Amino acid sequence: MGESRHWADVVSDRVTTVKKKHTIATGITPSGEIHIGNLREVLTGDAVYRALSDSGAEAELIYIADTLDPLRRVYPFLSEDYSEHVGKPLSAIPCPCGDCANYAEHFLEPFLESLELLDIDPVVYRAHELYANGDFVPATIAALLNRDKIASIIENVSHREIPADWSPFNVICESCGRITTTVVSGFDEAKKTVDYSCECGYSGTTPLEGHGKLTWRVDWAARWGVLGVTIEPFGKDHATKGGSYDTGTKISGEIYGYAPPYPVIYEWIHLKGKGAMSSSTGVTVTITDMLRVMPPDVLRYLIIRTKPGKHIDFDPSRIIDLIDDFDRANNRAFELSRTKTFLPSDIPFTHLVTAMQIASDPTDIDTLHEVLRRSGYDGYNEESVKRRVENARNWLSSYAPDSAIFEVQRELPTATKNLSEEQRSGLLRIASGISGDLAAKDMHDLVYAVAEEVGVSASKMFQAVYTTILEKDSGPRAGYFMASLDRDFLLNRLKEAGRG
RNA sequence: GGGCUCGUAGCUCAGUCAGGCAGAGCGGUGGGCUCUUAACCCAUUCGCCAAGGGUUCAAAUCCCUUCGGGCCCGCCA
Repeated sequence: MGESRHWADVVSDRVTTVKKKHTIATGITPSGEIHIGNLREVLTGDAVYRALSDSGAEAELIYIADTLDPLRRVYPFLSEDYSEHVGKPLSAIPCPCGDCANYAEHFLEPFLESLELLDIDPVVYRAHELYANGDFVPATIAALLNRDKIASIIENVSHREIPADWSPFNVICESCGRITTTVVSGFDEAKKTVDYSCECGYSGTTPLEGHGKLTWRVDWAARWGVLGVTIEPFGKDHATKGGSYDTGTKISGEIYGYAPPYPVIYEWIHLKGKGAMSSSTGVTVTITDMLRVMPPDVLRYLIIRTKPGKHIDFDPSRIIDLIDDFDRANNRAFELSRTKTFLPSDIPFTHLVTAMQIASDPTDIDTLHEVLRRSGYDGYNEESVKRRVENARNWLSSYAPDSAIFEVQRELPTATKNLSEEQRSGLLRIASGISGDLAAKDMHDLVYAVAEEVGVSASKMFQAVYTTILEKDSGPRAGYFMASLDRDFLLNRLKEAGRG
């Protein structure tokens, strides 16, 4: 058995045996908020990109925003006004917030910002710009000339029926602005124009350039040749037999004389207990949400550590474990996950989550420092802690399970009324046993010792401590926990509860 | 109906392409002063590799069949 290699390196090995220069293409339709399921596409590409670069190959990562795709319907997050825009290209629809250049940009901008944080730096293309520049004109003419051949490829490979008036080119109606309601009736190769009519009643002749796009299956194949794509990650929906990769392969080979890119097929990300993420079902966790609760490196790690072919079951309540896992990791996935801004953490995230909740004033970093100092952490990286405190706070307020949440009670919890005589006297003994510089571990041992002295089980004694301070039956490891509390507060509270 | 993918320790998964002694992390367990109670350190347990068959000197790995999970084939990644 050889060393286990990371999947991205395996892909890199494979493709570099053929050639050393590669363009990895990724792309997403910005029709709604871009979630971490979408992110897998780009991150998969980025992992391959880094693997290639590390191997000394020449690699380029590109990202194409499908801005010419039509708005399919009025999504739940849109106002009813958008019904008039259904069928128009995303780049030609007003922005929902009114501040962005158009609808597509509204979702694209935050996504591109996230990419920067994630240290992913692709060459970004927007489909409507590529088409407006005329980059796709030759490919469009070739497609129109080979209309029948393409139609039969699609029919044979995908077994779907192609309507008699089908055209590989979708025109944007100059009157109503829709791309889904037009029918091409002819074209002029020399003038580079098409004739069309629209359901809205309009008909006319328009230049190819900037007035439409190739249909998806043809567009994809054309894109490979136009942009020189050699590697492309795509979702399993396109990978199915007779799907768009199959037709694309045939179209690219027979019409454009270009070999299809090496495919990297990836699976969906599921949200624990809720199924696959999808903007249309509303089951989503956005990239922005994730970057609030974890460092970008960890978000990369979540996706990169798993082979593309396996679905990822993502459970936000266990992000705490994910982060600890990342901090302990020392493998290739970890290497591929680090960003420029990576900072190692000197304090386990789990402990930070505990310490934060102990700190009397979570908004004041000094109180946290005091807690950390009392629990034996000194000389850590300030910046790293600062960032993670932010993550921990957000995680606690959005995703943390109840078992991870506690609050040091300002007043004596009423539940202490139910403590037994033995528990009470135990609490008093603990209070008097705590003196001077008693170490955390000794405080912990003290609980056991006292339990024995007063004749209750250790379990009962611990519960008494937690009830007294947290009004819960369990909590962070008791001695260490008590040691990190303000000493006067602790002693007063123990005595108070002990006296009953 | 067609196709894909996964099934390996309690959990999350490497390892399967290129057959060569079954692995890691977490958890659990034990210890770290007489000690079940979320943070530290040390040690350690754990497997009919989903099932059956085949090929082979040799199979988690290749081939066939079965079972089970998750999907894709309506331009959702």
